[in-house]
Amino acid sequence: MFPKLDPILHSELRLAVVSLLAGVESADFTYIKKQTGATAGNLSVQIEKLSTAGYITVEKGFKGKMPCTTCRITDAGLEAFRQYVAALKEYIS
Amino acid sequence: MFPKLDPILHSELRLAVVSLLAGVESADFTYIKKQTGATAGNLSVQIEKLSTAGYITVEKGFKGKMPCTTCRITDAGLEAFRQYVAALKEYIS
DNA sequence: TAATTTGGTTTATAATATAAACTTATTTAT
DNA sequence: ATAAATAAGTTTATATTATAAACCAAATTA
Repeated sequence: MFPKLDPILHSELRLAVVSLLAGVESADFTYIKKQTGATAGNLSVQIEKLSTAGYITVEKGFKGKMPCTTCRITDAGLEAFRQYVAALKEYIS
Repeated sequence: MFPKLDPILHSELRLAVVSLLAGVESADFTYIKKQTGATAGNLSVQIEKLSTAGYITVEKGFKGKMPCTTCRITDAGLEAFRQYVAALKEYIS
């Protein structure tokens, strides 16, 4: 009746990050930070978790001389997000 | 952009309980336990939290000689649920 | 060259979720 | 009548999480 909710996605900040990444080709750390209003520390930890789960890829490079971390959602991440949304609908409808 | 999600409701089991109660006049502990598949301990704790938050009322009585705990959603609980669902939609749409 | 800002990471702490253990009373079996 | 099993929970302990605070290195500005 109430399907299990993926604990990786059932987190306010991680859900926001994945939701954001689902709509764009890629986004860098600073942009995600601004859009979500998260602190850098929290965001760093949650991005690491999403990456470990295989839901996003993280690429460290430079924009000019400044370090720049670029995130992208993976196919697995998109699929997990899709399933999470479907499961959630059982709860809220 | 990403509204804050009510932490009382952003919990798998509490959300299931409130979702269930939103659709019925009342439900007792045992019934909720069966429908959600939760352990009694976990359910007891989460029901207490929902009650403390004013989202549900808890009435202890007897059904025959057996103790029976009956739960009901409050107006505040319904409103919080409604708002939570609205906020969530910003994340998943 | 000193102070500040940028772009993060690591570490510590507080809150949460969850299950395991326990309690009290009832019902069923012997 | 008494022992064992079940019902209906609660309390307590533990493991996981979320979050912020502290930190670091490099670049920019004063």
